Amino acid sequence: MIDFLAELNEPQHQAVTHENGPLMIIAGAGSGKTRVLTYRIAHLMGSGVDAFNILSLTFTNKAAEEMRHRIEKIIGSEAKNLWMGTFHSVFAKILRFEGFRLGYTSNFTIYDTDDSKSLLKTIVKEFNLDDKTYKPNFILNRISGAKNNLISWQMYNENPVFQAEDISAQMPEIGRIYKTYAQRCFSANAMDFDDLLFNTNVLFRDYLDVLNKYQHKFKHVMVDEFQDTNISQYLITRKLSAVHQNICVVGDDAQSIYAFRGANIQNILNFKKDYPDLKVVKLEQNYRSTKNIVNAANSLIAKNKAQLEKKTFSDNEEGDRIEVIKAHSDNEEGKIIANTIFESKHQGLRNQDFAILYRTNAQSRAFEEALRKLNIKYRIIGGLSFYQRKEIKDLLGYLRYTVNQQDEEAFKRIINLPKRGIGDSTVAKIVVMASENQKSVWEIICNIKQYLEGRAMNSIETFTNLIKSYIIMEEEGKDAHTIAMNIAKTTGILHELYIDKTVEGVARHENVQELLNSIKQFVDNPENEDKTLGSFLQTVSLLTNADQEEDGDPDKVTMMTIHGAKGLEFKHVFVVGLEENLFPSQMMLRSREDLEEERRLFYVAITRAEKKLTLSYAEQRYNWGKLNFCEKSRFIDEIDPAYLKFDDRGSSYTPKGFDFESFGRKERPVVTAPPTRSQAIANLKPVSQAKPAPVHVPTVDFVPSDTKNLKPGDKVEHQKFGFGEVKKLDNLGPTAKAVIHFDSEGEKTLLLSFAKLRIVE
DNA sequence: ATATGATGGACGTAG
DNA sequence: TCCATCATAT
Repeated sequence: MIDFLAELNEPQHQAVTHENGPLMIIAGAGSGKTRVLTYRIAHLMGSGVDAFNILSLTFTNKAAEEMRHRIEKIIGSEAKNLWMGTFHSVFAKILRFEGFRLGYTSNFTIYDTDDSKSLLKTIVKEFNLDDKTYKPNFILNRISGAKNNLISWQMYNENPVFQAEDISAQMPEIGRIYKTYAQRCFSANAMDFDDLLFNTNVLFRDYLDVLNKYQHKFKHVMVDEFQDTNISQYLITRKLSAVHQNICVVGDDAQSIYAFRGANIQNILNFKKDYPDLKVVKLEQNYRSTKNIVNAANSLIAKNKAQLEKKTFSDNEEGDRIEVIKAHSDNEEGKIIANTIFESKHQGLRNQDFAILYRTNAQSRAFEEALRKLNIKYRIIGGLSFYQRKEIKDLLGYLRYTVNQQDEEAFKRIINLPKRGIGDSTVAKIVVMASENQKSVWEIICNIKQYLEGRAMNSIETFTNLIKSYIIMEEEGKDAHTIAMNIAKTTGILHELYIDKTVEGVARHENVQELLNSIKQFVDNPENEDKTLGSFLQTVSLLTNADQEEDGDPDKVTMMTIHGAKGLEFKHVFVVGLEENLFPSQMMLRSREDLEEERRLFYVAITRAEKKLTLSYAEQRYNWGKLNFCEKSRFIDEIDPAYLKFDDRGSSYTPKGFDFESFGRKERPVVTAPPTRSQAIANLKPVSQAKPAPVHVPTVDFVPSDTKNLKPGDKVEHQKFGFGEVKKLDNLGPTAKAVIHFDSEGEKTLLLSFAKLRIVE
């Protein structure tokens, strides 16, 4: 079984076969890191280490699953017993077992960022502080930063340095907010993302028997993407490996891009100090990219001061030079790149060989539009994920509350959803009652008639009875899917979306169905032993962006932020939006360290490419409806020009394969010099054969028609949206709705009792 | 209690 | 541009 070692180069071989004692693998981009990690685990198991004695921490759950399958192929089904996953998911699992020592039950809730922010908002309101000064985002970052450095609310409030910082930021009350926030989370039996790591540290600090148990369990600890761990994570691994000293960290200081969430590059730079017998292996040969790409990346990263010494090189072919495209506007950048992909498909490349990488999620829009126009399939990783959609969070809110009635964020979300006549004032009264009587909200609403009266009381009883019926199902041991299906039906969530025939309503209904399907899959998956709601929720709340489900068609262009592209590779990569102030991002640039992190981010982007790399920037970009003029990013100039090829197609470029007639319709005006000849030709519209369309002029004295007898096919004029055609009508009567396709605005659903419509002819 | 339209402010990466 | 919040009407 050792024959897989034959394919390895010398340093890879060393890394794989090093069995005992601390090991640091400095793995340059494309150096076969995943293969080394996989083989190393396989090798350890081959030499007699039991799978359940190995802990391997990865950056995404997907990466863990892939690695597990690869090891399974080499070693066999024994690989199922490996402990693998992200820091958050592995230690959430441990806290489910051990958290009772800290006062949590095994089905504690995990608060996501939205829950945390909403809780902070409530606290700011309760303290009567100005919510324009005390922004939840800022406070959360502050608290998160503290937790990642293992600073509890007690320590925070005792330390005058933090107070001073908060006072100079005009927010002296942050310490008090931190305290209340922590206490509220605790009484809600909830942990936020940072608590999962913070509490693991507390657990290992205060319960030596627990620490001891896991120290002996995990004879080997491995950490991937070590450059992106924070202090809290680092200390966990250090404690766990203190007995056996078998810690293996893999990382690349040149790819450290998560300082903003507490990652500490010093972890990797100073690792040697903590482990004097450390063995260091450097993987410097890049098997992924062409010589040109590797050399270009090296010339860029050389500008950074803070780094470990390493020389990455490639023995691959020379490859094309890196193309730099100057586009006129953000939309044109989209067009040019979509068209380049369109044309390259004839050269044997498929959609899945392309990736478009950008600095911020908001930049995806122009590319989506352009790709859609050319019928090129794409997928977007990140952005607003499935689990952040309102309808999904609503149903999940019910699931959460069924599992944990102390979960106040879930309570607030679902108490009046679907609308059951329990308004804000009633909820406020309940919350006051709860704190006055030192009881939980759940205890109050279970006996609501003892505490309050009014017309909402019956609705509240109906609500508690619903929840109680779900709790009973949960206690009877029904699986997650059975309960979720029951909830979706009996609450009326499904029905409400079913009768909503607007475009959005149908999409939401489908989303809820999809959530139910995924719960079904979770329950049916033989690898999941625990099929309870609680188990499902834990899994779901720790999904990473990269864990998004695929719809079965892999042949799609991938679009994502550079952060999301970590660890991935594509034949042809486009790095877009290379404009000063966007990338490097304006607000990042407060110190040299910040600039260096942005530069590493660019380095990561470049090194995703195997064969071809294209960089682009736009001279004009719209931001929140405002036009900005942009300059080329300094990062382009930092690459040795010997590896670059400039292409100033700019606005004179006329891509093939475009339907300009339909493309030009919703296009934004380009504020610039008169169009060039070729552009003017491209923009010419064919002379229409039909009679000229009527012109819509928005007026104040618009006289609407009676729309009682409106029927599909009618042509109408709307005061604001202009001319359109009625597509569909439903719910005749006072709530009658019409789906109308407007010439300039596209499809809209209007409530007929409000819409000001004139029937044309 | 709820539905609608007007207004004003955001500005970023992720578990 | 898009979203959350507020004021107003039902």
